[in-house]
Amino acid sequence: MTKKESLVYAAMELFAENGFEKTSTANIAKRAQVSEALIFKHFTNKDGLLDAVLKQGYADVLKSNKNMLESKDPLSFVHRVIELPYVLYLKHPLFWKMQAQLQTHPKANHAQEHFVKPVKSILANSLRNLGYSNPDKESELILTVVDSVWKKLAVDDNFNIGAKDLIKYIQDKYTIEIKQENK
Amino acid sequence: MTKKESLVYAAMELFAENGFEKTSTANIAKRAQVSEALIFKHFTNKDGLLDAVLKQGYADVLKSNKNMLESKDPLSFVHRVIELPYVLYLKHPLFWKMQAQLQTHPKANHAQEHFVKPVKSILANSLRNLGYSNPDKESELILTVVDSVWKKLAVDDNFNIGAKDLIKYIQDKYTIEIKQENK
Amino acid sequence: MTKKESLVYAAMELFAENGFEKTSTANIAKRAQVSEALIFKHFTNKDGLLDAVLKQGYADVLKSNKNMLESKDPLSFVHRVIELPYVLYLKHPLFWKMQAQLQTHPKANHAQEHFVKPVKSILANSLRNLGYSNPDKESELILTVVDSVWKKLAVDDNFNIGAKDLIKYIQDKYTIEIKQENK
Amino acid sequence: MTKKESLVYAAMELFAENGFEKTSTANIAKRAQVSEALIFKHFTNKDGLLDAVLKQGYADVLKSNKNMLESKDPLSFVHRVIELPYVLYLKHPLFWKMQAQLQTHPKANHAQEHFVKPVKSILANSLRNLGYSNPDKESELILTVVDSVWKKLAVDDNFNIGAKDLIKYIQDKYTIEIKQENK
DNA sequence: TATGAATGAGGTTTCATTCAT
DNA sequence: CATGAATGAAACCTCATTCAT
Repeated sequence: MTKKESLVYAAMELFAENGFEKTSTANIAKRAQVSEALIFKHFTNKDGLLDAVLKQGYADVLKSNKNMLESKDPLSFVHRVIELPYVLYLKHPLFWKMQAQLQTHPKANHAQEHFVKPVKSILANSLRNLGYSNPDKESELILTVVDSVWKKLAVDDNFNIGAKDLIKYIQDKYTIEIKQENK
Repeated sequence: MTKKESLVYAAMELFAENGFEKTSTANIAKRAQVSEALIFKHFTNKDGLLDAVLKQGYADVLKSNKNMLESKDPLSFVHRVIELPYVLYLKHPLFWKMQAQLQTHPKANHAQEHFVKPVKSILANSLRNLGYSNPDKESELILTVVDSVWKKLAVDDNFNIGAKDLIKYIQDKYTIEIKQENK
Repeated sequence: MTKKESLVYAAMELFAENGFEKTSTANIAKRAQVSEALIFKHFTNKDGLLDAVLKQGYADVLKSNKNMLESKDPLSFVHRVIELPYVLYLKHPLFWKMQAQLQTHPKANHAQEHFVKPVKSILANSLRNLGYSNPDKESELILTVVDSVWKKLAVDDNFNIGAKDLIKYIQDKYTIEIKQENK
Repeated sequence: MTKKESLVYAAMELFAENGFEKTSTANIAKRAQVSEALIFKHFTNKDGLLDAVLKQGYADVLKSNKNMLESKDPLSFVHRVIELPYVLYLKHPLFWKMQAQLQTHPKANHAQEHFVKPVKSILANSLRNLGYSNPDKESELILTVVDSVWKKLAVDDNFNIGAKDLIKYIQDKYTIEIKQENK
């Protein structure tokens, strides 16, 4: 790992633990075992480092989750969407913890842009095919749940314990509901 | 309004706008039109001010929402819970924006404690009475949605537009679902 | 002397000795026997301190040199102008040394504005009355000399030795020249 | 142009624009389109680069102005001296702008040494031959004007406009004065 | 109660310089 | 000869907090 990468991952860890504001560049450099000045050589300023951390984080997440939403039938697509936050979180907990910390930072709230928005219309279509009379609202409801789940996972370690069961419960609920819609 | 109160509400505004870390005591004093030193006379330190702000916020919220969850039948209790975040947010948006900002601050995440936890078992009981086979999980699901809704309201102004409709949609969904459970 | 004033004069000394860029705020605070942070409380930033130093300097100079250019006849006005840099420098050497150091700083080159420009047209008029055929150019020449003299005084200690004689020589030269013009 | 030369001229430009202290080695390297490290290979340190810049500058100036003060009769020598700063400045404005910026830098103030001092005694002699009763002081006066002119040219673009006329005026003044001295 | 003056500790950033390649 | 990577020291500035009045 190059020193530049060390800095990115050290920053990701610390931003995840303590948030952006409470993490000093001195601390990041220390954790990366690198001089503080190197941060500014590579990333211009602290915000530039944040950009790099976010970019790296998204790249990592996307790399390991290509095609994860592909599925033949609409029902299994709905299932995929419901388990999405759980699956993503387990693979890159650090990145999502950081995202939760950065929730209000102007630069950071692109999780919505990257993961939620693109899914919204596809999900609505699937739900329409599955017979839902108000697929847009139903889609919005599901995504609200999804959005809540990864944030709770990131913030509350207790939530993790029952999270898998909850996901399963929601998936099953939709399986049943959909059967009834189609009757 | 006393100077002490001015400080509390000035702090609430600024914490809501910019978060705790990015708000300086100098700024709070300026907005309250009061000397910076007064913060420390009244609240010992910045954290003490935060305590006071939270206390005041909860007091305000509770004062205007007494008995808001009381209801005769289980179904209308479920409806009350679902609309809870919307109703609370509209009355005290500043406080909930601040809560969203403070999400990771150790002192602040008592919204759960104060509003969600006490509801959980009652909600589960209501759902049991309404014929749900897994009332605990269903309760958890509803509260997950509820938790997401107020945070989205606080953070995303676009969400506010359709929020009322979404709430209505969810309430209706449970009305129908419950009828079917009881058939 | 208040701490604020201490800072202004400490800064004036150090700017005079080493220039603006080579003087650190830490150093100024040390010389003023005051905390570095106080600079920023009182003057916002280093440039603000420079503003204050210049303002103070001009105030001091003007205070002790009111009406110094008043004179009944044109010839003695010319004499006053010629000796102006010498007289001013002797009273506030520090300020003029600082001005010499700041020559290229955008904020600082107001010596021209404050002392030279206002004199130019009056001097030209006096010279016209004294029979000069090209009073504007002659005025410009005299002011060029004047401008050079204070800068040399400020920068070169050797120049100080003969400066008084040089001033006298120039004054006498104009006395003679003017007699001839008027013949 | 070799990379070394690129560095020298890039530095001269930037020192002229912003002064020595406000010019960073990083900036110089960028303008020269060369690596920063090369500065230290070639010139040991930033001061070494300044030395090289000065040396180069003087060499350039001297090269294009050999024998410029040679003249058969004393009067035209006086004329040459008076126009010296104007002539020199027009050929190498960058170098003289830099000299003005460096006025207080210990290394830089050798313009006096190189150009003014050697002229002083010759000028005094010429003036003696021309009948001046106090040739040393008159020489000093002329050199004071000369010293002022190049600095004003370097610092104030407005001065440039009328500079040529002013020079002419001064030359003519001495022509007339000298005639009268010799009557 | 209320304030203006003051500060120590720490934050981000800049800079000249070194070194391995 | 030339560079990219790296750094220690120091620069300017911010901040929560203290204290005398």
